[in-house]
Amino acid sequence: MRNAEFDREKVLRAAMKAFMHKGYAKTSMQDLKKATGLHPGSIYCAFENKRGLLLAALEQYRLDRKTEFEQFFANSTLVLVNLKSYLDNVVAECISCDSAQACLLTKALSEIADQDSEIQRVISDNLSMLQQALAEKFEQAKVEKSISADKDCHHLARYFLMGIYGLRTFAYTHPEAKVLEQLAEQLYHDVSQ
Amino acid sequence: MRNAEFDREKVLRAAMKAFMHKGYAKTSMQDLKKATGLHPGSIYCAFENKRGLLLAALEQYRLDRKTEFEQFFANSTLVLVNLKSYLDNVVAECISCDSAQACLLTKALSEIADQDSEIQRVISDNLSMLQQALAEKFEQAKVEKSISADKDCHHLARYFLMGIYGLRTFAYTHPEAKVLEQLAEQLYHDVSQ
DNA sequence: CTCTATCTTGAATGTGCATTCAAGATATCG
DNA sequence: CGATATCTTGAATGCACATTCAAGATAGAG
Repeated sequence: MRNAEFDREKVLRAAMKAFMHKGYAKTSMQDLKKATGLHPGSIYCAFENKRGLLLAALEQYRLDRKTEFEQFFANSTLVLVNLKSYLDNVVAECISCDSAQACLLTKALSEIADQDSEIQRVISDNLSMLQQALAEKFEQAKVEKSISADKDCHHLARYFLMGIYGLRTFAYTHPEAKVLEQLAEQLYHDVSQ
Repeated sequence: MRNAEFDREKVLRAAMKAFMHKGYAKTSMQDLKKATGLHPGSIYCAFENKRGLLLAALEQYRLDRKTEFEQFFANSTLVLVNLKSYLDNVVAECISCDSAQACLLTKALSEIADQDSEIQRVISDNLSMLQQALAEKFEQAKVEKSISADKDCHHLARYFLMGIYGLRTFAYTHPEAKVLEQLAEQLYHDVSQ
């Protein structure tokens, strides 16, 4: 007889931001209330508890990143060129560092995966999907003759993803554009050569 | 008129392990008491507070890793060969994953650096020293004619370190020996070619 | 316009935590 | 062996937090 008033996606994106900024443990319900505009009771009603909110935020993150990823390849340019754009975007995120720009997945992974196997699985699946998507792009690059036919696309995808993880961690200590761009350049070179 | 009874290094290594395992926030004084064998009062007397214990543990970690690093190069083999051994050791650590084997530095970095600029600085300095040490090894490899003279050794060191960060994060989701070894192999190839 | 099912609100609850501190223990010195 | 400075102990303190819940508000049905 009455509908919820809040916009679920907006709430989840606000929660994401809060979790990325302070980490899961240090983000209090107070913080989440401020970030989402939802009172504790509403959060508990909609998401069961703080952990439930994180799980929902992780799922929204996955959807948002999937959309973002696909947009980078939604044109007729060579797939490798788009891949480089995608990588440049990661670097740009690292530089703009509110430090809230860290990847929610890796942040959550290092903080809580050890303690909570369900969250561990959700995050791992999430990252595996990205890896799979990358592998498909490399396959396409093979079809386009951008990379040689004897390459192992799954290996390339893993290496590329490893590079992105490393880039993000590196940016914590050296958020200088020039250095990060140089690293990204070499990473791109090493997967496309 | 009376000396402290505990072994400072042992206590710090126990604290390290605890912090690596659960993260800083989730490691309670209770946990630290269990891990170190020290009662709260003694911890506060020796290290001021929980944060002081982390800082002390970070310093001990730096010393331990420095020693470990130097041992890998304490022979007359070609420096690049030793570098590969060092990398293989990182992989081995990742595989043996108690999941307490994550690097204390990157774990602490992602958890608390944003919130505490002193700890941020300590960790950054710590990682910069490793980067510097790696750069010197690449310089030596140049002297040994293992790599070409026109390489930028600092860039190689940064790229190598980035790879190690990435490898460690990757291992959270894929702790399979074969995959990690393959990634390490390519990383080594890309910095030594 | 009324009634009711549902949503919103935020104060109250209980728990777990970092930190303190005073009493007890003990090594060292004279 | 006694005196004392220092260390050890762990219960007590107070605070911050996640979670609950009952009272208040409001949309929609009739």
